[in-house]
Amino acid sequence: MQDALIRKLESFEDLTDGDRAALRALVPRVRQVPARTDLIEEGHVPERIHLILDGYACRYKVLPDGQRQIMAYLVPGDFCDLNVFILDQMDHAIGTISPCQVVEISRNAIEEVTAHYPQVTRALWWCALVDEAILREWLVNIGSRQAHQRIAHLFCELLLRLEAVGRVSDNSYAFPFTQTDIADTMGLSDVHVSRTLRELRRLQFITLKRRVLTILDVEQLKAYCGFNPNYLHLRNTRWSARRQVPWLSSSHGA
Amino acid sequence: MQDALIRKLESFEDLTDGDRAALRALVPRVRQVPARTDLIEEGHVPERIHLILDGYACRYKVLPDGQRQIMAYLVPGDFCDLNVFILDQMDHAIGTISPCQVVEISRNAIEEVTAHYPQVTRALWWCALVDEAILREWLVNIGSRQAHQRIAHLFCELLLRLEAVGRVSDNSYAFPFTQTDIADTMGLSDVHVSRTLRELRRLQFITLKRRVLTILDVEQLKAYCGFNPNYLHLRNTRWSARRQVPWLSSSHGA
DNA sequence: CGGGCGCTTGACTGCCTTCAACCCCAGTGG
DNA sequence: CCACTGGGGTTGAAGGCAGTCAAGCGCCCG
Repeated sequence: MQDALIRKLESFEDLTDGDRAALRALVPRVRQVPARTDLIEEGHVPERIHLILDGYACRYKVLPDGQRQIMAYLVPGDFCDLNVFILDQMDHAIGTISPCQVVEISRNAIEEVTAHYPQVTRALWWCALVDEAILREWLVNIGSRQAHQRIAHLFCELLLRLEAVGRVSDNSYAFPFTQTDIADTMGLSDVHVSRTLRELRRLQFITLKRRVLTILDVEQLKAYCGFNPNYLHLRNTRWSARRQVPWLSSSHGA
Repeated sequence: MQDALIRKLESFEDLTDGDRAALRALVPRVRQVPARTDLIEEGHVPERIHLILDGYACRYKVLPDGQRQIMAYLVPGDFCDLNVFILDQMDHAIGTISPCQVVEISRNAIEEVTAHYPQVTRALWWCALVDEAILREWLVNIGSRQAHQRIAHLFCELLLRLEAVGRVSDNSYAFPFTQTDIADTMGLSDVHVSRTLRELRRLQFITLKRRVLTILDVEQLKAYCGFNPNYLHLRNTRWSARRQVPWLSSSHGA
């Protein structure tokens, strides 16, 4: 259960037993945080690095007019603020969606590990780069896709990210987000999210009951929203990323 | 002219003469790239790191239906692919907007410098984190603001970023982007961009002639789109970021 | 001088928002 | 046991912001 981070890093590269032991030693005490609670506020200067062990959280900003924009979902194995070492203060807030298990890791502990385990350093850097790649894909999502595809794309992404940390079974995963959360993520109104979900259910793509999301036909849903997993840079999706190159130049065929 | 990178890094922290000399030594040969040319293609594995010395470029993806989404503007002093060290392949492309001076720096050269100049290492890391912060703000921009404010916000951001590398005079800067570029950036149609720009001109916020943008009243434009520069993490904007905290809790006043 | 690209304008359409009412259900307290 | 309450979700009607289509203009450049 606590090995979400290790599982995630191993979806990038192999770790030695020593690497794994070093990562486990990072976790001194686990803090239980209730749902709908800020872990870090905008303008704050965090002293320690926060890591989600279990539960869901999100990055968000609130505009002067009260509008909230969610910019990232944080799932088990995700860091909240690896940037602590450099930046002066948080330019956004982080809040929990569901109850979360969170650990706080001191700068020193991280520096200690990275100094002795280069594989781990690479893997942490990989985390930061994948976070950025996800951000870019979200920009594409909001900027270029319609509401239906936008939400379908989110469901596909969460499926893969949660699979990488062992939180998926039978194409189902916990989905504690409200429709208002989705709306604030996708730049839509909650009313429209409701209608869109109804449509996705009607098309037999998903079921969403009691905060559990089930994707009924993964390949069909991916095709529906044009999902290309290459931006997640997972080992087991690299081949499929290459396989998908042809459809970029599909006009050549036939 | 070639010191865009150094000027930019110094907007984050002071560099010693040694730091500056090491950075200048990084630049072996400058390549001139015409406008509207790909520097790096999606799926490619770049061997060297690309740095923009002069001109404008952008990160973008093209969806299967031909829709292009621009995810970042690269201005003098910006790196294209600091991630070379980690990721397997590019998940997006980078193309020039205007003619560009570009240098390619080998992995070894960067590793050499970062090994000996810790300040430089910090500064490069800062670059990566600011790029990510800009991406988050763009997500807010597309997700939460209307067309007018979106475009105004872009103009404000470019003003500050270009100021940091000495490319602004009298609140004017080079603006080689077409309206179609802006449209693909903002998730709008080019027709609507045209109408929006007309409105921004009518409101006396900007003039845009012969590819030169002039902001007529910076403070008014910032207020119009709710621009908060804290996400750029520039030294000389930190105070103003703190000054702006009050409007987050403006409901307390009066 | 022709051609093409970038830009503009008008008319029409449509995706999505807003407003408002209502339902369902879990938690709470009398 | 049941009334109360509030958050989350659903539905309908009306309207607006922005997209699409199409035509035309101005200008650079071969």
